[in-house]
Parts: sequence; structure tokens; C-alpha cells
Amino acid sequence: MAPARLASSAASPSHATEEAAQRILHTAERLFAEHGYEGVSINMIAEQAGVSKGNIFHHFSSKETLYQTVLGSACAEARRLLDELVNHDGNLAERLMHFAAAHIAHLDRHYHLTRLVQRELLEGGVRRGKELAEQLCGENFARLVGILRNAQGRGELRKELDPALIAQLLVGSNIFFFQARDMLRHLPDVDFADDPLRYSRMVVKVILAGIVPPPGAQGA
Amino acid sequence: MAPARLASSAASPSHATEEAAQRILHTAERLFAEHGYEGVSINMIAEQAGVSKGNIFHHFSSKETLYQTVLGSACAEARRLLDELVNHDGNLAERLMHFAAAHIAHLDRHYHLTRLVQRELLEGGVRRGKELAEQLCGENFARLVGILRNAQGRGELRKELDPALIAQLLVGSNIFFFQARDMLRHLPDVDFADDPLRYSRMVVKVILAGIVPPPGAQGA
DNA sequence: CATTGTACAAACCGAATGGTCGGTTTGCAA
DNA sequence: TTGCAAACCGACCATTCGGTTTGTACAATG
Repeated sequence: MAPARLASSAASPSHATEEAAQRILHTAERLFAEHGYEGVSINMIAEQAGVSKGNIFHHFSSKETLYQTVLGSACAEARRLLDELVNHDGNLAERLMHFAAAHIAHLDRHYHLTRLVQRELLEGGVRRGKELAEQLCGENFARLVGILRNAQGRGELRKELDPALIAQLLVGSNIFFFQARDMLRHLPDVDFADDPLRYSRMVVKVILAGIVPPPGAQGA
Repeated sequence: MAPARLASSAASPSHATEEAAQRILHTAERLFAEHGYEGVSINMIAEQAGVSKGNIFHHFSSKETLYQTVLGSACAEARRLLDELVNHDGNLAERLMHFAAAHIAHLDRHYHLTRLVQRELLEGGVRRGKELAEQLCGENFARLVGILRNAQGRGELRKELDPALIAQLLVGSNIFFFQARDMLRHLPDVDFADDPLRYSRMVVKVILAGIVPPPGAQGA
């Protein structure tokens, strides 16, 4: 919409008012991502956003509406950011490596959004936001599958493999990384918990070449 | 309101009373797994378990205690069930295939527990249960890493790969399957959403051999 | 029989919840 | 200056929350 210009001194009316709504939205996004829908109260949002409770209901007709708006705008931003991920040249290995790296970097930078989507995946229940997440993921998922199918046609990917499964493995390993991250930090065998990029690169290498040494070769 | 008649003649007194506590526990497990801690009220549990609210507080000192008990007993059961997963003979490919199949079957059968653990992973916050999940996962994770390291010593696994990463990829792909399952069902490219075992087998095959056709070989 | 202790239900409590409402400020148009 | 609508606040409401208290049916013990 309007450019979110914000010089609070000599500003137009819609500036200040829109800024309040945005502040509510951002605070709500952070809190919902952190504590879930039921774990966040309107009072909490009002307090941390620095507005009155009544004002929240002035901008959003209900808590549910606020949540939907948060999810919607978050997904819109995600779609914008993910749009460029798939467009890359090179052979399959290069493209997958680029996609995975950009994907996990995106998840890392927007971890509020990531958690929100993870929550929606988990709930699956009454709240409608699941559809948004489905739509969001589905779109990019389909494109990734397209790339893989294409590579399959060119003989860069084994014919007997399901492209959708590879896509799920790629995306899932990245998403799950952040879900398990806090736990990974406590596992003595794990040293990649604080380096998402390295993790993702290693995963792609495994997916590309497998873990079994090539026949006739002595490992290292 | 069923008066929950006690068989005053034959049954031992601790029998009936224990049954009520178990009913509370099982109901709570289901509800907590479905709606999360904040999404479940004591009234809800009492109603669906067929006991009074006061009775719940008679058996469990607080909602938090009830939740911890649910998580604890669930984890104890999981540990018991997972114990046998790692003990299997054969080469690396066979062992990993067996582990992954047994693991995903276990997740499928005990999906209340699976969701509970997923929730704990996601929350990561104040509630202490995270430690339980960490302990639960950590134990089996370490054993899986041990197997992989062992295989590495025998040259069955590329030397330059991190065993912990392979373990994370194996376990994570299975867990994430159930998290994304509802979404997968709506993706037109996906046909494995209702066949966890097939999914897991294909994943292991990818991890073992990679997706790139061997040089000189024509796919399929 | 009286006493004691347990398992349970129902009424109840203060605090917090989502949501409403009347009134006040703000900023622009006429 | 006045008019007006949108932005905003804070008190208020009914409901529900986790948790407590009270009372009772019953089995075991003396």
C-alpha cells in the first residue's frame, strides 16, 4: 500500500495511524510466532505495541481477524521473497545448491514467519490459516518439482525417483533444522547447529551423491 | 453424568481409582497433543474424561504437573519402544532401512506422542518438558550416530560426511513427514502422503545412493 | 458402632480472558 | 472557526480460566 514513511514530526494523519496498525501487526506476529494463538492475549499485544486494547479492536475486528491478517501479510511477504529462489541457471546440482542455500537463509532471517508456518502445519485444526500456508508452500513446491522433473527429462536425475519426494526432502530438511535447532545445540555429536548454511550445503551434497562410497573408491 | 460406579465387590479399591487417573492421563495426552498446553482447559479434560474438575486436582496437583506427567509417561513409553530399533544386523544399507521403517511406523502408531514432542520442539520456551524431549531424542540419536560412525570406520560411509548430519537427516525427514502430512495431501504432485513406509524407504534410498545417476549409466 | 482416610462431585473464588462502549483527542475540509 | 470522521483511550461486561473448599459415599480399621 502507501509507502510506510514515518517522520513522526510533520506527518500526514494516515501516517501516524497506519504506523500504529503496523506496530500492532508486527508485535502480534512476534508474539503469535513465539507463544501461539492461545498463548497470546490482546492485553499482551496492546501492552507491547504501546497502544490501548480498544485501539486494537478498532483496527481489527477480532483476535481471530488480527491473527489472520498477521498470517496473510506474513505469507505475502514470504511469497515475494521466495519468488526469486527458483530462478537460477546451471545444472541440477548448482540449482539445488543455490535453492537450498537461499531457502535456509530466508528461513533464518524471517524466523518469526517460519515459526508461524510451523505452528500452522502442526495445528492443522480449526483455524483457517492452514490454507494460506498450503497455498504459500504449494506454489513454490510445485515450481521446485517442475525443476526436478525437467532435470529428470535431461537425465540429470534418476528416472525411478519421485521428484515430489526430493522436493519434500529438500524443503523439509531445511524447515526441520530450525525446529530442532534448540535441541541440536545440546547434542554433543552435533556441531552444525549454529551454521544453517553449512548444514544445508552438506544435506544437498548427501542428496546429490548419497552416502555410500562409489564402488572401487576408497573413502578419502 | 455417569456415576462411574465402582465394582464394590470384586475389584480392589486401588483398581478403580487408578483407572480414573489413567483416564485423565490418556484424555490429557490426546488433548494436549491436539491443541497444545494453552489450548486445553481443565474443564475440557474433566468433561471428556468423565470426571469432575476437582478430581483432576485430587490426582494431579496442578495443570502443569498433569502436563509434565503426560509428557513423562509418554516419553517413557517412547523410549521403551525405540529401544529395539537400533539393534539390527546387516550392512549399513540394511540397518538404515530397518531403522527408518521401524521409526516411521512408530511415529505413525503413536501420533499423539509424536505431536506432543513436535510441540515441545516448537515451544522451546518456558515449559521444562523440552528437556525430556531432548533426553529422549538425544539418547537414541547418539546411538544412531554410533552406528554411522562404526560404518564409517568400515568404509561403508564416506569419510568426509558428518555422521550426526546423516542421523539428523534420517530422523528429521521422518518426523517432518507427519508435520507436513495434512499439507502434502493437498499437493497434486505428491502421492506418498498416505504411505509413510514407502516414503521413508524412498528417502533412505536417496540418502544411500543420491539422486544423480551414476556416470556412464542411463537412468532407469 | 464410631472413626478415619480416600475418591469423588459440585459449588465457589479471584484473576484474566475476548470484546464493547461512551467519551476524548486529532487532523483535515469547508 | 466550525464540523466531522477517524483514531484512540480506559472503564466496563460476561465468560472462562486454574485452583480451592466443602460435603458426601464408602471401605477399612478399632
